[in-house]
Order: sequence, then structure tokens, then C-alpha cells
Amino acid sequence: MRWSNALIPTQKESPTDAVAPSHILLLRAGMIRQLGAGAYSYLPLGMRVLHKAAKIVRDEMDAAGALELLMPALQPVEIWQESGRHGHMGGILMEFTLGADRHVVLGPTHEEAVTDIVRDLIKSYRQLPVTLYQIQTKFRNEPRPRFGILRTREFVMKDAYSFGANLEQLNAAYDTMYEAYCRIFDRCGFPYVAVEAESGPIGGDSSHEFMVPCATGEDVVVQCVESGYAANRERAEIGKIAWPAPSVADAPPFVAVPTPGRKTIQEVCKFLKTPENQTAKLLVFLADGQPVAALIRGDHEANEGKIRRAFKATVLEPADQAAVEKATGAPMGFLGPVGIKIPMVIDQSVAAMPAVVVGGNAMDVHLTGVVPGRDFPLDHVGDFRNAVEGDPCPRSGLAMTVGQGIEIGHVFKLGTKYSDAMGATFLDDKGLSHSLIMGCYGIGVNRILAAAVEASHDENGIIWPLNLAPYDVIVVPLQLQNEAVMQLADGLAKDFEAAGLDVLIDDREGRPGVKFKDADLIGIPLRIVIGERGLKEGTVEVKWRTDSAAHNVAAATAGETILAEVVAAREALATKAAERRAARAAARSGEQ
RNA sequence: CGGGGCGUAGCGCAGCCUGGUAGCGCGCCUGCCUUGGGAGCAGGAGGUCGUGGGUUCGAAUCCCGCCGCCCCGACCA
Repeated sequence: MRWSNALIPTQKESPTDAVAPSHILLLRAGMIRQLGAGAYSYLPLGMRVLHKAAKIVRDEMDAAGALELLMPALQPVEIWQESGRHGHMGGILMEFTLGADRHVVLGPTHEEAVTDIVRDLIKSYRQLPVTLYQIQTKFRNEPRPRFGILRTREFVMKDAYSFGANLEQLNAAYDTMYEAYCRIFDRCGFPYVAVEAESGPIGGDSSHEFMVPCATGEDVVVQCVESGYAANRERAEIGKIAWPAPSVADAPPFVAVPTPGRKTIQEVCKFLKTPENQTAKLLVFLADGQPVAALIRGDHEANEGKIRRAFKATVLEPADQAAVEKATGAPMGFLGPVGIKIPMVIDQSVAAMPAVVVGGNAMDVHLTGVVPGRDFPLDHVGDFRNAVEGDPCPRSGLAMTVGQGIEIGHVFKLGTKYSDAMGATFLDDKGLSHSLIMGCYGIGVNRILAAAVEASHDENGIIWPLNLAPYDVIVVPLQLQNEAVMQLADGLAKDFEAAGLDVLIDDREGRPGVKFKDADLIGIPLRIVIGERGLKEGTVEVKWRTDSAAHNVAAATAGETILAEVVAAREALATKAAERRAARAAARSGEQ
């Protein structure tokens, strides 16, 4: 491809709107263009990357035995009513009416559509297990699209759905998809980590998210380097924190102090000149409608999932002011554990404090010097908060780290939620009817682009991984009017293309600096510069985007020399991927 | 949905306070010149100043409404 025909509108300056590195660089490199909030066009260069990402995904899905199909984005609302999800999608469902009364939705995901197919077409255990997948555009009315293509209202997703006759088949499909995801992200060259995520109805380790660590990521990942434990903060467990028996003997009794108008932890701490980690907050929730409380250290965040499970509730929601006062008799902002009547769980970090500042359960009063175990009972102590940096790992007990990440994939054991709701059943070998057991597996294909740029760029631009780059090599002739230069450039380009490489020739008029800057910006892995100066010495210049310096090779044999370098680079990638596969296999057999 | 910010040429911005011919840089077109890290000179094209109303002899500028976009937060089956 010649640059002069390629529509690559690079820009020197970035729009002020863009904040995230991936957003800035994809715009500046002429790969994407915004049409509206959360709606982006993929320009030819960006489209090539999207295709490469999709091809890797498709290759590995096919290799894993999944069958590709294509389902419509436009769906009748009835299947959503049937599954029970209509009205429970938190406003992300895009719905409208066609004509007078045909009510339709744009699919945010396809459990309903695929279950509708399978309930009619799969009736026998002989047809199982089966995994179906598609690469297709999803629509979600995100309340706040952001960071360029990282979170959009319309995006390309690979979604796969497995159907099995029993748990063994589900687990096998899950493991197969998990391994396929690892291979996909290895091929993308990502420094990803698979983390435990909020689990579904089956429990256990039935859900994993694949994260690429980066500061722009919207998810928080908790990890232990020693044990390999990694989890989404929503899910991450915290190891045991010991708490001593209360030293009733030498501790003075607690004191009620006036704290007029100080409701938040920050206000109280500032007023009493107390650090936040010496206070505790009592949070009141409705667990399936019943008021319950959780006592969390002032500087910590409650984890609603952990609290919900502690009360064995299906739904846990924060109580509003009226419900709080009705349940505790105390005003919001001055709640505390002393004398509280409703069921209460206590985070282990609070139990471990010798004395604590808490609300006084009366207007404008807080209590100081409250001793856990003496002034309120430590009956239900446990792990009820989000992990923070340095918390002990649940496996090794060593300090864990906390970092941000971009979620690029998610594997999930669904069970029979949709097959039950929509009547997707099969007959077993005894003629008995059962619900199909499902799993679902998603990859955000455009997020692969965003994650790649976030994880791999420098001050000059994008550094595409070899397998995602829109072109493998850019050939840069410096003097267009010099025949020897142009002949060599065209000849090399032909050689590379014949060897199966994607080649871009920068045939634009203009000074070398412009071409070098653009080549760096759009992030092509390999740059070949052909100029009069080098030709005099009989050399052309080779520079890898990942290297800081260029090197010269003999012009006469440049084609084969450079192709050998490409082959070596690809082999190095493949070797690395193979090592990772072997490490995973070893870890799996170690577990058994 | 709450808080904050911004809408003037493809991109980055000035002009607005104090109303009076719409400007600068980049990019684009023509020519000259230059050619190993975003050169230089000359000439040119391109804007209903987000939108609707109001005030005024006159509105990019002042007032009111609406729309759009970005950031923080809430939300994220």
C-alpha cells in the first residue's frame, strides 16, 4: 500500500478532549475518528488492526472447536421479557418501536438470542457439548462513555456460549475457553493477568476476567506475587488479620464528645484531629428488605458482595435516610456500633483496633475510646471490605498489591439461568429432559486496540505488537526523484509482500523528518529507510520500533537479511507463547 | 443523574470582560526552494462563530432557553 493512497490523516496536535493515551494516540495516528459520545469510526488504518485482532480471536476460537455464527443486533423485545431481563438491565438496553407497535431492542449481549436458537435446534445429548460464537456489534447505552474507544455505546465483541449436558461438560468448555483466551492474549503480546471475578450462580471459581494492567483501566486488580493469587477488587478476599483480646483492664471507658454537624468521616477526623484509620463507620443496608449493619474502618471501603453473602441475601442495597432512622433510631452521619440492635457484621480490621472513634447514635455526638469486644460484641467478625495495598493474601498471608487494569475478556459459568427461563432442554440417554448448562465468554475486540496502545507506547507514538500492527513494515524512500532509491524501495516492498508481510511505502513528497515522525506515531514495528546517503555506502537502514537505535544492512542482500530478522522476531514471540502455555500446563497439573 | 469545564475553518487556539469589516499557528491548494528527525519564501481556498429566542441602529461578544462534547463522581446484567 502506498501512503499517498492510504487515507492516514495523522495529526501533530491532539484534541483537548482526549485524555487517555490510547485515545490521544489512536486519534493522532489517524486510526479512529469520533462521531458522537461513545461512537467512533475506524479509519482504514484502525480497521486493519481491528481485523488483525479479530483474526487472532477467530483462529483460536476455531482451534478450540467453537462454531462461528452471526446473530442479529436487532431483536424482538419478547425474548428479553421471556428471560426476565427486560427491565433489569439498569438502563443500558437500547429500545425503540418500529412502526406503530413493533417493540425491538439492540442487543447488548446475546444469551437470549443464542438460547432461542439452541432450544429449537439442540434436542439430544448426542448433540452436546457445543460452543457457538460470533464477532458482532453490541449496543449498550452506557451512562458515561469515556477514554475514546475504551468504553463506547457501540462496540465489537466476540461472544461465545457453551452448552453442555452436565457440569463436566460445562467445566471442560470453560477450561477450553480459558486456555483459548490465554493463547489469544499471548499472541497479542499482552502482559495480561487472569483474575477471579464475581462468581455466578454456581459459585467457586466460576468467573475470570482477563486484565491488561494500566493506569487508565477502570477495574481494580488485587494480586499476590508470591502465591499468584489475583482477583478483581470486587471479589478479592483478604487473608486473616489477627485481633487481640480486648484489654479491658487498662483501657479507660469511652467518652461521648459533641461533634456538631460533622457527619462524614473526613469532617469528624478534621474536627477531632484523629486519623481516619482510627475511626469506624457503621453502614446500614437492606438485605432482601431487612435492615442490617456493617462496621468498617473509616479509611476503608465496604464490599457489598461480601456483606450480601454474609447475610445470605439475594439483594443488598444501601438504606436511605428514612430506613436508617427507622432501623437504628439514630440520625445518618452519627451511627455507631454501641448498643445497636439490628444484625451487624464487623470487619476484621476494626476488631484489631485497640480503641476506635465511632458515631454515638445520637445527633451531633461521636464516641472516642470505644474498645471493640468490650463496648460492642465481636460476634460476627470477618472480611467485609475492599482490599487495599498491603493487605494479606488469602493464600500466602503476604502483602498484596493493588493496581488498575483494562478488562479485555471475561469467562463465566452461567448454569441454567437462561435455559430454565426460556425452556432450552435436551433429552438424555434415558429419555429424561434436562435444562442445558451454559457458559458465556466475551472479548472486547476494540478494547484489544485500546489495551495494546495503553500497554505499549512512548512519547513518539504507538508501538504495535507484531501481530496487531496495521502493517508489518514501512518502507521509507527519502528521495522520490532518485531512481536507484525508488527501485530498491519498490523491489524490497515486493519481496516483503511476496513473503506475506503487510507493507506500507511512504511515497509522499516531503522531508525525512515528517516521515520518521509519522512512522513512529502510527507504530509500524519495522522501518526500512532507503536514502542516497546509505546507497553510496551500499546499505539501507533497518529500525525496529521497539529498538532505540537503527542498524544498517547491505543493500544488495537487504531483502533476505530483513526477512530473516522478521522470522526471528516471530519465532521469539512464538517461543515466548509456548513457554507461557507450558507454564500454564505445569500449573494445572500441579493443582491436581 | 449530581459537580466542574468547553463549543469560533480539518486540528490547536485568540477575539468576548468594554457590542461596530472574524483573526493566528498547523494542515490543505499553486509556485519557488529544500531533502536523514515535524524547513523557508510568496500567493491562495476554507468559517450561517453549536442552536433557538431576546436586547440593540448593530451581537462571536450582553441576557434567557435548548443541544452537543469532555473530566470527576454515581452506575456498569
